[in-house]
Amino acid sequence: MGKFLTSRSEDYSQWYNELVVKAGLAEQSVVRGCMVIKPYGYAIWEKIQHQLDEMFKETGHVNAYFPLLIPKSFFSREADHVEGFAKECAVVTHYRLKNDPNGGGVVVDPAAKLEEEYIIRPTSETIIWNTYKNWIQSYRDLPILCNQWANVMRWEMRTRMFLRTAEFLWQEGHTAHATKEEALVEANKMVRVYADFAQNWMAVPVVMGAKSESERFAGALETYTIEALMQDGKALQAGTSHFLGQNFAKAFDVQFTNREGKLDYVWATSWGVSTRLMGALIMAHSDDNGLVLPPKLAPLQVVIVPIYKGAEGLQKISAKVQSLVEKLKAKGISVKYDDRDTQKPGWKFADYELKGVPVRLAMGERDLENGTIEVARRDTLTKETLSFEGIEEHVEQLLGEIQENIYRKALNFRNSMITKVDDYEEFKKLLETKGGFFLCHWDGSAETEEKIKADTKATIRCIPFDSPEEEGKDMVTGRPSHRRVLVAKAY
RNA sequence: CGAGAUGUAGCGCAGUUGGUAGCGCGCCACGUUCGGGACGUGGAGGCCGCUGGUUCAAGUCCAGUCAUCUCGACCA
Repeated sequence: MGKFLTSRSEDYSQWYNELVVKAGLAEQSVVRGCMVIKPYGYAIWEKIQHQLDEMFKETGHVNAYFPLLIPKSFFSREADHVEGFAKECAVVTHYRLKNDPNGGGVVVDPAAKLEEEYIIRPTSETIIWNTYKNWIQSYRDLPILCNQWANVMRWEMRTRMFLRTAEFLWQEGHTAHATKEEALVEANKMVRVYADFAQNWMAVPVVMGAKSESERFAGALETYTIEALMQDGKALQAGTSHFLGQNFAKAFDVQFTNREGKLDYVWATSWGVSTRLMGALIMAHSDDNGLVLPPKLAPLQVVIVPIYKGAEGLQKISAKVQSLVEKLKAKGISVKYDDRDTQKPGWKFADYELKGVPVRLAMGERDLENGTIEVARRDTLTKETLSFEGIEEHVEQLLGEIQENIYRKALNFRNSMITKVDDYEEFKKLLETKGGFFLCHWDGSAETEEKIKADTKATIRCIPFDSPEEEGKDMVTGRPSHRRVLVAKAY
């Protein structure tokens, strides 16, 4: 089998970049820090979008859209929020261009300077809360459960396709509630929706938990996260859900009359996942032959490749294959019969492997004679020749099996990369030699967290929801701890 | 913004002490091929990042400038 990619073990970053480009997912744009998501990459994103949308609607949410530009003054309202976001933003200062009096091009018209600058949204809390203020007067107006699919921009210093780009696509849910309890339930519910999606659709196992105070979202009282582990042993924060308390309501003066007839500030949550999920999908499953897509999210689940000599040969195969295409489509399976005569079978095999198509069927003259078809699965790279009759049943079942197998494989890997450690020196050593997730005792102080980060670049990814009560000693300070937290180097 | 590196064909790169602009992949045509990225022959494709300087002569030397990448600070 030919290798067209750098090996994962040689240089993980280079392998990742090559894969993204060669699989036709995305490429670097001429615009600094931005990428072009190509049709194949976007098709996967659409599948992700579609499924998440279903799940949001099942949990009572509706979609809306808010402006891209946010008045600068909005960012001064919430002190913590401005601390976290005001810095690396793109700013709109003018509204008109004019022809350059000295040359052929255009220049910014200095006369068109804006009175108040606009910020290109790095996230929409501020504009949304400014709007919600007008929507909410009474407890009868609550809850508000809106989601927005949008692009946002953060002027990141260093970028990586899908994982960190200056502009990225995401969804952001913003909810308003009458009580603290209800908001907490919402924030909890949504992180579980994300975990459900990651595991059952993306086939990526995740650890759910709460962020430590210093890792929290700017302006949040509580941040819940799902943390996935990539094949190079680094963690990836794949989704977050925030309990915002009354911070934004107070900053934007969103008050309502409650059941008792008293004025109160509303309780808020926000939650989001981004095109970073694509990065997670790529880095969780792919091998040296390319992408491996879970069938549930593969834009193309089955490809059929004819192997033939001459036009009559192709015609005979096409006639036979046509019925199979219909049967698979009738089962709701997305299938493509690739009868292009511009590429050879070997080339197509390699290309569909690179693109991660879960099942490949190959039909040649030999199969025509024997009444068989070759079935190859992407996850194991194995193939077998089976009877053509009833093959659609087998394919349908195989897709389910591949979905499960990919998850099981990722889960086994992830579990093998969780290490319980109690000694700081041992932790530092294993972090370098093995990597992955570490379960450690932590005294809960920001100083200890900071020291770990400064010493090793590893951070506390979360305090897992399912971490059992357990007495122990902080591995750095020796002070008492009541449960273990998840520590790792992260993207 | 600190430290380092790189800009030459669509992509990846070579180009020595200055002397006719090169290689691999890809692309186009024709032929043989077609069960794992085929092979042969021919062909197209260049402001050598940009500006200035030295020189008979600059991809090469000098100065400036712009851009990109890697490592920090920042991060879904």
